[in-house]
Amino acid sequence: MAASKTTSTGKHRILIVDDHPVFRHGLAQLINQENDLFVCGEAEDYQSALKSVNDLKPDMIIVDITLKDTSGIDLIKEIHKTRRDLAMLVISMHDESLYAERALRAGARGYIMKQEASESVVRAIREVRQGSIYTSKKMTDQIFSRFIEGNKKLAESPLHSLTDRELEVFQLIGEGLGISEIGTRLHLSVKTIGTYRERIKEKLNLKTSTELLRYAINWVENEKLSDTSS
Amino acid sequence: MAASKTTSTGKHRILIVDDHPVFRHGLAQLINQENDLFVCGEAEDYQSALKSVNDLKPDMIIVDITLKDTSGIDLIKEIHKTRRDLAMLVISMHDESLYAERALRAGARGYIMKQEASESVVRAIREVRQGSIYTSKKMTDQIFSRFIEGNKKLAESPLHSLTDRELEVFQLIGEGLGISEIGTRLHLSVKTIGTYRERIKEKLNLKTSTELLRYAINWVENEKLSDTSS
DNA sequence: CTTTTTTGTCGGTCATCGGCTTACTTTTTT
DNA sequence: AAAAAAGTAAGCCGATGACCGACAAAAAAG
Repeated sequence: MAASKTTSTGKHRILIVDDHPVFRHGLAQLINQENDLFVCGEAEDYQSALKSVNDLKPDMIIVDITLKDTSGIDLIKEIHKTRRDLAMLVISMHDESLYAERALRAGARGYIMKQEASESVVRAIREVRQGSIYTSKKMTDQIFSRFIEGNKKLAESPLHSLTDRELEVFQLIGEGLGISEIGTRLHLSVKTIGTYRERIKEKLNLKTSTELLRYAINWVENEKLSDTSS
Repeated sequence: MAASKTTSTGKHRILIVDDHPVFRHGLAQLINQENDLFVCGEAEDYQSALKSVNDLKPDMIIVDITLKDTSGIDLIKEIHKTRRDLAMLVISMHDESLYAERALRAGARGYIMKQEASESVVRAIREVRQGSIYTSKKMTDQIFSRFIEGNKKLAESPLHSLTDRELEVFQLIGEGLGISEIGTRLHLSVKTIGTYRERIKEKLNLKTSTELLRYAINWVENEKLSDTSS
């Protein structure tokens, strides 16, 4: 066995954290069908998840990012503090473009959507199990191109690449201001703001302005405190 | 598994419509475990769902309200036109208060959330099978009290005032789709989407489209939380 | 079983915006 | 001093936004 932690059965022990019982059941079924994987437990909220991690000592944990009480991201962060080696795979119904990066930064090693076929889910589990990072092709490309563009580390927020003005505009966009309002606010031409927006889009690898708006709004809502600019 | 032919086993034939393979698997498993129920087919989008209804002639259909392409509500409406007798149960991850009523009006006979325990799901299936209407206690109470009081102004989220179509558009806006993309998705003219957006803006008391976009994006982010305004 | 209201569906117009490109000053960096 | 990056802005053209009206079908009211 090339596995890290050998259990009595020799199987890879997996803990499922998701607040949808039927989904948990389906996932467990899927996993237990494999002869080297084994679901050692299930949890449906933050607290019981932490407890299960301690009690059951799983080799891997699969977690949904939208739990009942807290965000799965918080759970991942918390677990990552103490168990930096524990492999975590996020399985979510949300569009990855907004959450995958955060999940990875929080400590997860993979992100897959619930829409994916069962086989893909199993493949993701295996990838993560072996220490690889798993994300969809789209996400992978996005992250790579950003990585190549500069000497930025994955751990850094992409916002670090923005210039002062760009960041300023980014924040105002996130506050919901229209482009002309921003122009007025900063005493700049509308065209200038347009240029900044274009550059921001390029730096963050976002295709459309709406995507940028989503990204910005999201950032303003959640990460203002933790995700600093330089 | 078993070939889905006309099983004259006398079991209740159920069609599952959901765009999450793993969830479908779990639900099917759950249903087939019962000795009087039987999953005769699965579908993951509007078109194949309609096709399956015609081909497989199920006795009941369980449908998620958020499919890939269209809203499950539309699907229910469509099926209800031709098969008024077909029992339909909605199983959704969304907050029922916003969707349950719409689903029932559209022709469904039950609404249950994915958060519910497996046993509850089975119970709901049986209820609906026997001709009863199934909703959670909370929903039932809400509907009753509204029925008794006559008026329907009960500290509702302003989103309740949106029509089905409007809500659909609202959600897609919140997912970051552009107005033409929405048009394509719903097979409607761009102008129609524009009209809906205007009406939504009016109902939610929003002045600009950017405000609406912001509102919608934020709402989509916290699907399960209740919102308040005005 | 009509009448009225709501919902769903489009079209037109005009000003603005979005996406893409080019360009010219200041600062920084090298 | 030369080169690179940052700040500023204009032009073009197709797409979008805002506001208008319109009409058939469905639902509610009477």
